[in-house]
Amino acid sequence: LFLLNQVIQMYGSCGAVDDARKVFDSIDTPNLFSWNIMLNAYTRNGLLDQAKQFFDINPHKDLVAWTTLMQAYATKGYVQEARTLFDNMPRRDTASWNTLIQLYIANNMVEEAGHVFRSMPQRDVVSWTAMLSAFAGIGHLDQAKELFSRMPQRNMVSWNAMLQGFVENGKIEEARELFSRMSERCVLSWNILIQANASVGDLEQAKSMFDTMPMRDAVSWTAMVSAYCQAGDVDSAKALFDAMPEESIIAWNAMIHGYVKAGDFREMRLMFDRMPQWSVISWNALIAAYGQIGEFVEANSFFDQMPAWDIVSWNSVLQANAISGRLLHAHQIFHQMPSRDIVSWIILLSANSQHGDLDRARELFLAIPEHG
RNA sequence: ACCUGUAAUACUUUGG
Repeated sequence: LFLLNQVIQMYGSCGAVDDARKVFDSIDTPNLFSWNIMLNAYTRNGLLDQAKQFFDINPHKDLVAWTTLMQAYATKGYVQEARTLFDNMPRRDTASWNTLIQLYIANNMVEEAGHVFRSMPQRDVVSWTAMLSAFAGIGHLDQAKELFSRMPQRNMVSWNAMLQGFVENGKIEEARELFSRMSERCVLSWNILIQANASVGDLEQAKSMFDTMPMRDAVSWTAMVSAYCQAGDVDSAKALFDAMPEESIIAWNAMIHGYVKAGDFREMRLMFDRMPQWSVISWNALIAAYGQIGEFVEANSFFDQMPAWDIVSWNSVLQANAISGRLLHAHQIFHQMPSRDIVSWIILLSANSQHGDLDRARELFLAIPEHG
């Protein structure tokens, strides 16, 4: 049964939910773990409805199952539903409370998260670290630092979170200093520092860390490839890309963007056509590339060809048309979009003001929703 | 003792 549970978990983590379910169904008497692992297979793959149904037929419904389902709602932005689940849980442990904190953090309600943090019965290293990164994430680095120094215990994740906090607030020196004070480091710590050096254009330092780090994973490789691309050195990027031990779709996407930045659309297209598979990001990059140079026909055509869209795909095709002055079509796209975010509004707004329709621009400005 | 839930890193869109 252990082994079968592991198999379910394996299928679930590679997205093969149906196979996971087949294995689950083949078990005569699934245990608590089987139920929870299967539930997790649904939630990790974003299948909220199936997760909910599966939860409902679960005879155990233990603490872990409740928390797993709650987390699924949290990641999808269903704050109220997640909160209701939390309130209805028969029992709660620190992990459930931490999930509640994370619910608010993930939905831009850091204040509320802080309130939960202060009022929860027990705080562990996860609670502290979650709050630390939340504060860093909204630019409150002082509070993040204070939490880091006040927390009763720190583990590797806490150190990495603090490192990342410095990096995303542009405090590279402080990140380097903290890194040098770490008594032990993991791949992630190194990866964060590669990214830190790349973000200030210090490619030499980034590469030297990449070369000397004790162990590299896929993120190390793609971070370095992407660093070269962002610096415009697409040849070094390609050399590193070709040397990668395993291929990664993220590295492919980075290379596509690298060629676009370098203005080499021919190589970009070769890359795109040669990719073993495409993610939504690959398509988005392509649309944005053609939009940038005013080739809205190409952009529109790729948009129509892609199998699934996210908000960025819509914004990219919107931008492609807006930037070419096709205001009418841009408005059509804007209204067709399944949802709009602040980026969509800004694209349409600036298109209207740049092409002289100031009244329209003012109307749009006034129509922007206050939140979200 | 060993299988499940919560915190940390890489790729795409606008402005800053």
